Amino acid sequence: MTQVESPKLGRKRDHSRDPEILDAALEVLAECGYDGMTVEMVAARAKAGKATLYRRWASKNELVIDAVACMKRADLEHLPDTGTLRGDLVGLIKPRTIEEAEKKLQIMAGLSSMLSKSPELAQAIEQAIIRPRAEANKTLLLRAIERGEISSDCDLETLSLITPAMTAYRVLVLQKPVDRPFLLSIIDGVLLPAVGIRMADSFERTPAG
Amino acid sequence: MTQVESPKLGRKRDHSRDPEILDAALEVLAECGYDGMTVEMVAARAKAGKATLYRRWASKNELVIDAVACMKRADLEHLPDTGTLRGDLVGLIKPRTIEEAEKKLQIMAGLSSMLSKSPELAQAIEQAIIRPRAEANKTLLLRAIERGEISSDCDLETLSLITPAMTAYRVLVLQKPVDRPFLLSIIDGVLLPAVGIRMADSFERTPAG
DNA sequence: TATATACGGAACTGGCGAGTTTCGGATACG
DNA sequence: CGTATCCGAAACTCGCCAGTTCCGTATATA
Repeated sequence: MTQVESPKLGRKRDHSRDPEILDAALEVLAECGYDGMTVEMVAARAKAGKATLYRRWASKNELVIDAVACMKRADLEHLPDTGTLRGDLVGLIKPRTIEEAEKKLQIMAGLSSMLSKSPELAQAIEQAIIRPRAEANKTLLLRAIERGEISSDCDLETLSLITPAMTAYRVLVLQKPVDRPFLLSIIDGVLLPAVGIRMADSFERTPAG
Repeated sequence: MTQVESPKLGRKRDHSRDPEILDAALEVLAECGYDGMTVEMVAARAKAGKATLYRRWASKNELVIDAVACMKRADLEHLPDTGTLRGDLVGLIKPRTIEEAEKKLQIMAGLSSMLSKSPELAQAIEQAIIRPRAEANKTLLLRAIERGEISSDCDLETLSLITPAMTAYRVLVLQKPVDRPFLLSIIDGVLLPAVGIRMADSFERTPAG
C-alpha cells in the first residue's frame, strides 16, 4: 500500500562501524552485565552517538542479541590431533583459548538474568558460546572411540559437558580463575579416569588439593 | 556520648514476621533476579508495607543478603549411609532435594550479576548454597575411601564439584530440568567410572543419549 | 488512659536510564 | 550546488524504582 521507502539519496550508513560498536557492547556486557550496561556506555566506548546506535538497532535488547550472535567463534576451528585423547585435550589448553573462554563466560554471567526473559537471546548464546565448546569435546571423544582408545559405551553427551560445566561453575559461581592446573585436574582427575584411561605416570602432575 | 536509644515504650516490632518477609524475598528473587526484584514486590507478597521492610533492613541489598543467609539448609543434614558409594549417591536423589536445589540455583542465577558488586552477598551465597552441596559429596567420597571402596588417590576436591557444577550448568545455562535420569547419568557415566567403579550391570539403566 | 512506637497503605522525592529529538557538520547523490 | 541522510554530541521526555514521609489504626508500657 504505502510505498516502502528505499533510501537512495543522502549519505549512506557507514556499516564498517558495526563491528566496533558490537565489540564495545560485548566489553561492557562482560564488565557490567545486561542490567548494568547502558546504551550510553556502549556508545561512549565505541566513540559513537546514542542516536547512531538506535538508527541501527531498534532497542538495547536487539543490540545485545546481535552482539552475541556476531561474536567471533575464534579457536576451536581446527582442533588438535595428537593421536591420543589426553594429548588432544591438553592441546586445547592454550592461553588464547582460556582467555577467550573466560570472557565468553563473563558475558554469559551478565546475560543469565535475561535467559528466561528473551528466548532469542538465549538461542544466540546457545549457538555462539555453549554449543561450540561441547561439540569440540565430543569430536575429540569420537576420534578416541574410532581409534579404539576408549570404549564406545561411553556417555559422550554427558562426558563432553564436564569441562564446559566445571569451567562455567568455577568462573561464575566460585569466582576463581581458569588456569592450567585446574583444567589438568579435570582431564586427569575426571575425564580420563571416567573413560577408563589410567595414567601410568604423568610428567605433568596435577596438584592434590 | 549521645545516649543510645533503647526503645522500651510503644508497640514492639513483630519479629515473627521476619521469616515470611525473607521467604517472600527469596521467591521474588528466584522469579525476577536481583535487578528485576523490587522492594514493593516483596512487601506485597508478604502482605506488608514497604516502610515495614525499611524499618528492619537498611536497604534492598541488606534485605537480600539476609534472605540468602537465612535460607533453610534443608536436607543434606543427615546423609544416606547405604554401605556403597553408589547407594549413597543415588540416595541423595529425592524429589525434595531436587526441588530445593533447583530453587537455590534459580536464586543463584538471579544473584549472579551481583557477585562481583557485593562481596558480602557473594559470601552469603557461598555459605548457604554452594558449600553445603560440595561438602555432602565430599563426605560420601571420604566414607567410600575409608571403606576401601575407592582409592585414596582420588581428587576429592574436583570430584565433589562435578555434580554441583553439572547441575548448575544444566539449570542456568542449558535451561533443562534436573531429573532422575540426568543425575543417574552423572553418577553412572562420570563419577563412578572416574573413581574406578565399574558396574557389572545395573538394574536401573542410564539412557544412552 | 496517655504516650510512644509498630503496623499496612499510599503519596511523595530524587536519580537513573531507555529511547527521542535537535544541533552543527560531513557526505553521497542528482 | 541542493538536498536527503548520515555522523557525534548533547538536551530532552518519560517511566520506574529505591528510599522517605505521612496517614489512620493497633498495641504495649507507664
